[in-house]
Amino acid sequence: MDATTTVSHALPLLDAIPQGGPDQGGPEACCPPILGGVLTEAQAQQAARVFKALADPARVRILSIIAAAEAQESCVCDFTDVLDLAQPTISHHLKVLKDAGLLERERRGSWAYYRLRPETLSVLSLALCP
Amino acid sequence: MDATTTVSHALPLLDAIPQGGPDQGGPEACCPPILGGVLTEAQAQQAARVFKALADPARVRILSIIAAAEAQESCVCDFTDVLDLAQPTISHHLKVLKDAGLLERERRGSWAYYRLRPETLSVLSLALCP
DNA sequence: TATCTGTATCGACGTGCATCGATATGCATC
DNA sequence: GATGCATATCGATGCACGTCGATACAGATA
Repeated sequence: MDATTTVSHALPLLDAIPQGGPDQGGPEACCPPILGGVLTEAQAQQAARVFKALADPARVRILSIIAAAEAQESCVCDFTDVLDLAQPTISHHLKVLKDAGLLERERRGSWAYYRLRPETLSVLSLALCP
Repeated sequence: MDATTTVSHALPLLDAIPQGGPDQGGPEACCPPILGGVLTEAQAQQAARVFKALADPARVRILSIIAAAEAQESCVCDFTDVLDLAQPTISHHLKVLKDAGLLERERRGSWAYYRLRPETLSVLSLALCP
């Protein structure tokens, strides 16, 4: 909803965290964000928002299911079998993951296919590198 | 509480996630866990437990404060100034982080010093590597 | 247009969690 | 032992969130 910066394709974490200012520059710099300096309240809030999306077993499994799919994508019906949750609940979890920038959605016909967003996962991964 | 395996120094995530079975073996293997296969319910629960510990702005800031400290450790009083939360609340957050395996505690006199546990952070970081 | 299927939204319910004041514990000093 | 300080635990409160049934929406087919 809020376009704080000009970049950030619905990737709040990217501008939430000081992950590579002009003083960084290294292409393979491994340890930018959370452990790279005291975060402000706002930065911590946006980082926590992404982690909150991961803070549910169903959502973690959803990510693993997509990653394990050979086409790197899954439709909603693929989750209902494994997760034994009601369809509205799964749809809710998918929305949470999408809003956090962890998933992207593509409609093909009546089906909705979800894919991982590797950029967000990379940022998160780097954010925790000690 | 539950000693599921014989290893795991209070690091639930380590045995929560299939992060390097005998078929892995690479010393710099980058992408083992969450995105390396469909997680079971139990694995997802333990992974989500660690992410839940990170799903609060105050706790994220606590980690960043410790990481930014020159001695790589901070006592409780260091947080009370920055976070403007009551002391019991901060103590609660520290307990959550410690129980998740993200922090370790050492008492020196009347003070309690908290340090990061890089092992857990590494496992988490690798767990998200796409 | 009517109908069917897959997916998303709505509204409500119950649980979990962040927060804080009051209080307890641990440690040092007197 | 008594006092003082730093930290941890307890109990209560208010809000956020996971869950699901009912329902709405979107796309395909006839």
